[in-house]
Amino acid sequence: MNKILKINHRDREVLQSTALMSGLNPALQKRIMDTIAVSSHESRDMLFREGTEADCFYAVLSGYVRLFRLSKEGREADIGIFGPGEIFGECAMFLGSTYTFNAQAAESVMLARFDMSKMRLIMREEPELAMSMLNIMARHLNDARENVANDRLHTAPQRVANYLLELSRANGNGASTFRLPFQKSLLAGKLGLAPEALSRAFSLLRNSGVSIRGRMVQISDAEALRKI
Amino acid sequence: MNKILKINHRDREVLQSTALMSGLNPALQKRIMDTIAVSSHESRDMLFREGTEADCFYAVLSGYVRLFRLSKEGREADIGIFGPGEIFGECAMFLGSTYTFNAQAAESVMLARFDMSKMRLIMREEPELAMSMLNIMARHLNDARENVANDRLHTAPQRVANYLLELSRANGNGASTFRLPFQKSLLAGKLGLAPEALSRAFSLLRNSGVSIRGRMVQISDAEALRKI
DNA sequence: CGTTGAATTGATTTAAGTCAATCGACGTGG
DNA sequence: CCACGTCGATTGACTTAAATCAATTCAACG
Repeated sequence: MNKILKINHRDREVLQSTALMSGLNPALQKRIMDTIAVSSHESRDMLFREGTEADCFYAVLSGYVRLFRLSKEGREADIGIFGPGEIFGECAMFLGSTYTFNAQAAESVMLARFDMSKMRLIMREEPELAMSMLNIMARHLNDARENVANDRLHTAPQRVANYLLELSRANGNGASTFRLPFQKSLLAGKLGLAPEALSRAFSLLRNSGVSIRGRMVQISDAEALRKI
Repeated sequence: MNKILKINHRDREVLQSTALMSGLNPALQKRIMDTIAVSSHESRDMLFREGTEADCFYAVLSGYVRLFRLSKEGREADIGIFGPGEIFGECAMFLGSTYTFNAQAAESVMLARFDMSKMRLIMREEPELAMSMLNIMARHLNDARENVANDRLHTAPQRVANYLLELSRANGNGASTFRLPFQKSLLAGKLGLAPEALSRAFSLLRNSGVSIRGRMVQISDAEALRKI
């Protein structure tokens, strides 16, 4: 429920690993660190809403955050999921300071909050910081476009297979057994699927050597997955 | 066919209207102008391919360019359409200098080419330029995310209706009659539809006061369109 | 005037959403 | 310790949106 907290050692580590901070010189890192507020939120708390004024952006310290758009009829579409070490909400800083999507805690989360006006000031003096922001936005842009392409080119089972392969690559260079980082319903949203469709995709992938128990995934034949 | 041309007065005007140049001071504008090469390309010419090394990005001076992803089976998905005054290919500059999508001339086009390494140098000295790049990428990011949301929340007729309303707003504050800026098949791709689906959507929208003859569109009841 | 590529229309297939029922895990309280 | 209730996941039956395939029609341009 939006408790304001002091920044601890573990948080510092996560923060320094972000694309925002990791490239910066120590003095600049410190300067930015001093502007940060840390807060914790419960699952389903709204972090910001589309159309409202944006005065800060965030880094995720722990948990997962969901960025989504609401349709007039009340249906929701996820645009991105952000986990530990990731930045979100930054792009409103360059779009007239209005959020264009909703952000919600998908589980209990800890966040670091960056004040946009302070960041703007620092950015004017420190080209390094602008570079970091450019890097973050380029990644986000690429992710979003990959998403469009994925939606338009691949079926549900293909999208799921791709995601599993990505995960297995991320988890130690092609680990054949790993854990889904979050709930299946959230994953469904991320992949643009109804939860039922994700479920069916999983059960279809069983025929290609994927076994799933709860959140644990085991891949016995990565090659088979690749050519779903 | 990639003719190299001298930059003329008309091109200069378009260039200065881009989000890249318009915010910059005249001296900086001039400095950048001096690095630019202008080229012309025929319809269907490939401008760059995904996976290849990126050494420059572009501004469109005239015509339209299509950014797309190719699937293994050879199907294509459009990720964005860029017209006069728009920038594309810039994001590869911050992603390891590799293009992640394909770009193709959708008709005959004139382009201004920006050398990435030169731009990087200038950017280091001129925070204004970094700001421009941040603005461009923020818009592109937002566009891409809007795209995802649109695809996931709206049916074909809704997407087409939205697009027409957008166009009518862009063309002189809600003009009820205007011209589609490019071919219908290209529009279909932009909206993530097969050309047949676009055609059907158009004919369905006739019932809501939209009349289409060739590329000319007339909207008689914008309100009806909004609540398709 | 004829040729070429784009757009439309119709028939069919397919992927995925929706609705509904059930199952399972987990945590709470009796 | 067990019964219950909640929430997420699964499964099945059905509906729907849109892709695909095929056949014309239409428009632009040489």
